[in-house]
Amino acid sequence: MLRLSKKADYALIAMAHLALKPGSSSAREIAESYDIPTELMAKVLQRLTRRGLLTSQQGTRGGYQLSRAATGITVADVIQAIDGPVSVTACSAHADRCGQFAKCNVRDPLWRIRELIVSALSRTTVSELANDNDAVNAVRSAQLVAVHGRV
Amino acid sequence: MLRLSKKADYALIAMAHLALKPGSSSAREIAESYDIPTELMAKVLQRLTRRGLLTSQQGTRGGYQLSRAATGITVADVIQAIDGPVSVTACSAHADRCGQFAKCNVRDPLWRIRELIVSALSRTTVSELANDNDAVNAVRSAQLVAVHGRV
DNA sequence: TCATCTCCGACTTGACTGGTCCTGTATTAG
DNA sequence: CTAATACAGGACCAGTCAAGTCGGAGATGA
Ligand code: SF4
Ligand code: SF4
Repeated sequence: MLRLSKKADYALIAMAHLALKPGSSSAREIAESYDIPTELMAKVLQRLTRRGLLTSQQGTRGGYQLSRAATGITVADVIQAIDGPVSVTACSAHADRCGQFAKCNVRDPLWRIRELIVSALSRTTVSELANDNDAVNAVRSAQLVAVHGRV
Repeated sequence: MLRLSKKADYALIAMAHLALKPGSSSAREIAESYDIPTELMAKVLQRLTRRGLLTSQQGTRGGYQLSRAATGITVADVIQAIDGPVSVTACSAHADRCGQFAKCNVRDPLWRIRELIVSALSRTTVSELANDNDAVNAVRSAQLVAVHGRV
């Protein structure tokens, strides 16, 4: 199903949230804004911090904020920070994970498809996430029709 | 991690195999060619048949073959036949699967990314899978070095 | 000092996937 | 006719992994 993990989903929500609020926000604040389990959101933010996408401030007035400009952070960065490298096939990451790698006839083509997906994810920045959402909300009704029409 | 299921992987292998062999091949024959559990491969082929990508012939001389030209079947077709619709987020498929859908701020941008991925998968056909592999096999040694060097 | 907040690893649980097994049906070689 | 072969499809099991929880340590400001 090619689904991305819920944690990555939460991470993107948080990043988009922080992109719109220059001041720092606490884990609890973000979690409650979107009905996300507080503890889980905290853990996600921690991991994003460790990967260098966020900076944290401890203590009573603490919180998180983006470590760089939102335009410099891509969706791929966020996803990989949470879920690890994007591996479409079992062989992408560690070759020994698949018993077919010797006889496999689709290994390299699939590897190329992985590259396509990664580049697609790298093309969207966090800032676009936030702005895109704003634009969508502004003309929500019209947009929805157009989007669904494309299906 | 955006990984596709092993069954889908096997399905692609089988499709590529059948694309090179115009005559019908049995489930066992394909399974043994690539060290895939026979029963599992059989089930995958059955599902592909039910979705109309393959035609089956029962009996002693039976087997499977592509129902249309390999150039008319995309990787997206195969994956969706096995794993169901590509849903990057929980809300892609059934909107009620996610408690955040009301307040979510990345719903629509992510939906657009999903479209990008699907179109990437739809751009590669089964015939390209097979041919791509042929080319790779021809210059296998050189290719392998290049691929691993890029990692 | 002390309350409050973040940080971080360990843990539990529940869904899901890969894989197996078993029964039934169609086709054909002999 | 019969036996062997191959597809069809459901039930079932086990290992894995993600989602979510808990408890403690450390930092900070009042
Ligand atoms: S080697 Fe082939 S079968 Fe194994 S994970 Fe890679 S693409 Fe899939
Ligand atoms: S609504 Fe938002 S949080 Fe829920 S699955 Fe969709 S994108 Fe993710």
